[in-house]
Amino acid sequence: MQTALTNTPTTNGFRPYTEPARRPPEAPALGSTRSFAKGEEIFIEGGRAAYFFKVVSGTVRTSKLLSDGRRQIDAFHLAGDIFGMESGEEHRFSAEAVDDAVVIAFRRCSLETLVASDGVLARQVVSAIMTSLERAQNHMLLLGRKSAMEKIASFLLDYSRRLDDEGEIDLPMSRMDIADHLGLTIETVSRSLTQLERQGVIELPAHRRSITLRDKATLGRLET
Amino acid sequence: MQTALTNTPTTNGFRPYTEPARRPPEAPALGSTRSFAKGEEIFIEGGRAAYFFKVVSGTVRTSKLLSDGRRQIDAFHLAGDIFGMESGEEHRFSAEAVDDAVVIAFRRCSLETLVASDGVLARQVVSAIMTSLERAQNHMLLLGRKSAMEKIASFLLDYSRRLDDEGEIDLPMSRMDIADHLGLTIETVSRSLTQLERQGVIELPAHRRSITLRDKATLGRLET
DNA sequence: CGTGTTATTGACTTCATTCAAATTAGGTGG
DNA sequence: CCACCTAATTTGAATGAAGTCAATAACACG
Repeated sequence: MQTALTNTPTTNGFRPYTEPARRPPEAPALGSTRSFAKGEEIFIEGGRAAYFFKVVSGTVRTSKLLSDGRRQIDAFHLAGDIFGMESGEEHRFSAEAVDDAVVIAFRRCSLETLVASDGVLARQVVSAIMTSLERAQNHMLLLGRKSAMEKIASFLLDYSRRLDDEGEIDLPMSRMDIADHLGLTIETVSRSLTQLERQGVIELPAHRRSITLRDKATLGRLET
Repeated sequence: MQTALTNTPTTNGFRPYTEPARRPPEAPALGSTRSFAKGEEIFIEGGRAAYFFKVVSGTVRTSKLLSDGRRQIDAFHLAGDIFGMESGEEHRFSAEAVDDAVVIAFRRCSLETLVASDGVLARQVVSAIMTSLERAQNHMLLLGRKSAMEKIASFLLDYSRRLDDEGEIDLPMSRMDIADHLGLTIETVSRSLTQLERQGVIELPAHRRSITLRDKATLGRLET
């Protein structure tokens, strides 16, 4: 298994970039690794945003709740993804481990400081924010304008693309998680998947946590 | 499909940003002001992202389309808002003037360059991206989990908050725009507004483009 | 005033939800 | 390994919220 710093070679970027060959020995803001068990809470909506995070392994969900318990999962974060950045002092989401997950926690600092710092991580973080924004914008189109089947097809293809697999997706999240991500109910998620299976577009092996995409072309047609 | 470059803004060449000899690096993109008539296109989805924009006056909508014409308006941009930032070379949205609008166009540069430039605009832009992200995240909760009436109530309160008015909102956009922003149909938008009026929560003056919020407390209760 | 556009209202339909029940998966301890 | 238990998922039937289709009504402006 690879470590999160695979593509973050030497410095963390919180100070002006100096000398790549020399690793700062004290490293005050270098992130610390933390592990979370399946279902465990990483931070909570409204809590103080002392850190932001980068996924090393496993899957993390970030979500918002309405007062009556309705939930919207804005994103699933996979290895390499950065989540939990805030412009204010508070987290505007909750984050939980979907399966056993390992993350690196970085001490949060203001956007101002970050942009000024001009380091590797600074650029990574700005780029991560932009990626989050792009995903969010695509997801708004999905949530606002796609049918249940289109949502499921989009989700499967998108997830497959992110995992860069060969059509064999391991889905660590429950139907409830998928439903709360796509703005559906678990029953509708289940029915849509069953229907895709009957049509031979996907395969649902015995243990329901993995899915094989048999016919991506048809899925692509269903996506819109 | 549409050809991307048909209506790109009119000034000359599109080469990637290279420092013109005379322009100091601190102010790489002092923008040029442009006016757009109601309904006019500012840029188009898939078009080359040569500029990003800041609203001076009026209202701009940014939207994405599905192949069959379904549309999602991700945001309305008011005076002071920045829109049209992209991490890639292409616009992933269309932008049009909702009413007569004046914007400043800034020559686009890469996020890398921007962060490195460490200027006032850089910080403004990063902050604007973060604001867009936060709005998008709230909007996902609305689109995925709120009822029609809750969507309308949220929209009215949010818009009122952004305009910082005293409950007298001027809505420059059509019912179609509102519907495409909230993931509804024009009929449902109309019915919801009528119902709120019957309940005495809002007032719809004769010319349907302004709304008076009579009872924000009740609206707040309807919001979730 | 007409005329085209936008908004409202009504009747009906539909897709997704809700409620309910059956089935399956996964863990625990014998 | 198996029996048992609980939680997750699937399936079925009925309902409902929002959509569609269609017909006014109200503006906007030459």
